[in-house]
Amino acid sequence: MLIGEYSSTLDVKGRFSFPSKLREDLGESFIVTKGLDECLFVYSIEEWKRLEEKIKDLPMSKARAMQRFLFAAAVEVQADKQGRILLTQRLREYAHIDKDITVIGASYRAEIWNKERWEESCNELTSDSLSEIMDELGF
Amino acid sequence: MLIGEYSSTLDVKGRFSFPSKLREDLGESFIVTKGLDECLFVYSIEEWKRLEEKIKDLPMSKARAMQRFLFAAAVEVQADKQGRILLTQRLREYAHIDKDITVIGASYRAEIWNKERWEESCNELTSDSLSEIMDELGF
DNA sequence: TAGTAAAAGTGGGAAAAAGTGGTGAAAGGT
DNA sequence: ACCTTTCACCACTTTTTCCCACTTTTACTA
Repeated sequence: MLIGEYSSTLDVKGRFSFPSKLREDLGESFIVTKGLDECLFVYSIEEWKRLEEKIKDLPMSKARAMQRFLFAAAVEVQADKQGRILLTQRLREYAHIDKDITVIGASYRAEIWNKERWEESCNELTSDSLSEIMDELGF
Repeated sequence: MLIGEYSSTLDVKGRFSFPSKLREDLGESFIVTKGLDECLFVYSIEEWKRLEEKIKDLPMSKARAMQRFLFAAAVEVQADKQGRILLTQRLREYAHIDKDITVIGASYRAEIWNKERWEESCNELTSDSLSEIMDELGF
């Protein structure tokens, strides 16, 4: 289970240290691809395979678009001995990643965000909508 | 069943002793996350798993932001041999926790409060509104 | 009600883990 | 072959975690 919020910054070489708590769960190497809301999605290899299967079962018309979006952008990355990863320029651009980064756990996947964009997206959540959903969940 | 009200204070390292009565019920390690009214919610692992399942099943389109908020805010903590826990700076800021703390049991979860805020929030409860709710319950 | 033992709480230090900068080797292009 | 770019690893610093020893509180008994 991937949970938590972590900050990091790109170093001069474009690397950043990927949170060790998340690495524990994701494994030695993992898949990074374009996500919704201009962040990056990160999946463990096992979870990625599960996703592949699900997409296969979609009707062809929908599956095609999804396959192109997710698969074309996907990259397998492996952290170095110090726990850092290096993203392709394409992925960095997509997620507006230039300096400050927030990585979050989101249940079965992790997400990589431009820090400012993450904070904005958090602030958009009103406490009304929060308490509404929490009621629904019996939180 | 989590009940009772307990006080504690942060030490210089940002730790505080978590009430042993509550620890008995919550287990070895437990989940702390952002709650409503700017306090922190604490769940046992079992209780959290139950919530996790519910959150996962929320429709993706509506609840993406919510899922992110809830999972990103969650942290698994484990008390040290002395029964103390250490919260991330992020969680402490969210709950305005700087020195004096109140921890309360609230049935299936516990809550961590800034002491002053807890007391204020208690005083805000009028006996009118309480009796109204009790009527509703048929109490 | 005071004494005693056990449990809980507090402060601090030492070890381990994680994070950071930098250097050198390998690969790929010119 | 040489230069540039990419990548992996080493060494140092910082942060986090863990545990020991002491103090305080609580509970029980005489």
